[in-house]
Amino acid sequence: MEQLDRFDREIIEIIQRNCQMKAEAMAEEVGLSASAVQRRLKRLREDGIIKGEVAIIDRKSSGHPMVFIVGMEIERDNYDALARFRLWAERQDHVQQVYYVTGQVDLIAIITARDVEHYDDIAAVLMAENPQIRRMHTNVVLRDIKLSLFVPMAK
Amino acid sequence: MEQLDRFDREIIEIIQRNCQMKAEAMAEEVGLSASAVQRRLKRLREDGIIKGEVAIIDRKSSGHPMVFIVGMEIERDNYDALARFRLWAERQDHVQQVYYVTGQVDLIAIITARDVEHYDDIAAVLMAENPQIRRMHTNVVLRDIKLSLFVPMAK
DNA sequence: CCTGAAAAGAACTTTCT
DNA sequence: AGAAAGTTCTTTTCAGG
Repeated sequence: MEQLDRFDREIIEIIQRNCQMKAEAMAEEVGLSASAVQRRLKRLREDGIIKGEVAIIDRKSSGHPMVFIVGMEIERDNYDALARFRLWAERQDHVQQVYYVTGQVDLIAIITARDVEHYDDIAAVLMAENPQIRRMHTNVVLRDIKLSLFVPMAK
Repeated sequence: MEQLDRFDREIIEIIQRNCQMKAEAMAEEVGLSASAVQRRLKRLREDGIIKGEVAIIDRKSSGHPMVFIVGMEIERDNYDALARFRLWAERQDHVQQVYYVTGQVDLIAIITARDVEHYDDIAAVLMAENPQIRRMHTNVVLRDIKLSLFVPMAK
């Protein structure tokens, strides 16, 4: 797993915006042949630099239009509280993102739900199945302002 | 834009996990022919139910390995503060996600950066260019526990 | 080792039933 | 909707920096 050159970095920025773009179109943008772009994409996938390629869907069409951002406090003396929560969260489709953070709370999660009652059910299950979680502070999302997982490439 | 049937919903769940999966493989999973799956994918894209298809990359390889979750308070008497912040955020590659929320803060943003100094620079520019932002509360992400934009499809 | 170009293979799109 | 023909894209191969 070596250094990424200018071409790799440009390809990574492009594919983070649209991973269905044809190799030939990318080739034109970065100044390589289509074969060279394909070879680099294959290597970036194998090396785990490209971790996955996914569709972003319209939440309103999904039947789970609501989003909640939840701060949680965990028991610090519980050594593997984090690892166990990770295993739990990984299996919950409603739990979109979880971050372990510094600050007032220990964990911040982004959770989708059908409606507020549904979120209340999810929160109850979360507390019941994760006794290491002491408290939850919920923010209701009223509107998405920006939504991506894009990461810029350092020059 | 009509109702989604069982096949559409299954296809949407699959493509949210892996949008490079071949139509034939999806067809086998859902119980349709490859042509039928392709036709449905085309329609889902045209109707905006599939909003985009993007690569998820390893942040550590990007040169912007750090993440900050930022709560912000805005001036409520400023009528179009939200709209103006949206336009600003849309242009900032470091600003990955922004949500307008209820609660202690008005906006929650997820921001990537090279390191803490870089984040400090970004925060300074944010405050300078968005006078409608009154205060920022920053959480440093120590570890990703789960990371996706997956939304489950209601049954 | 990595490129570009051409051949071979695979996938997608269109047409027809 | 499925199947087959037609088209486009990707993968492999090969010659050359």
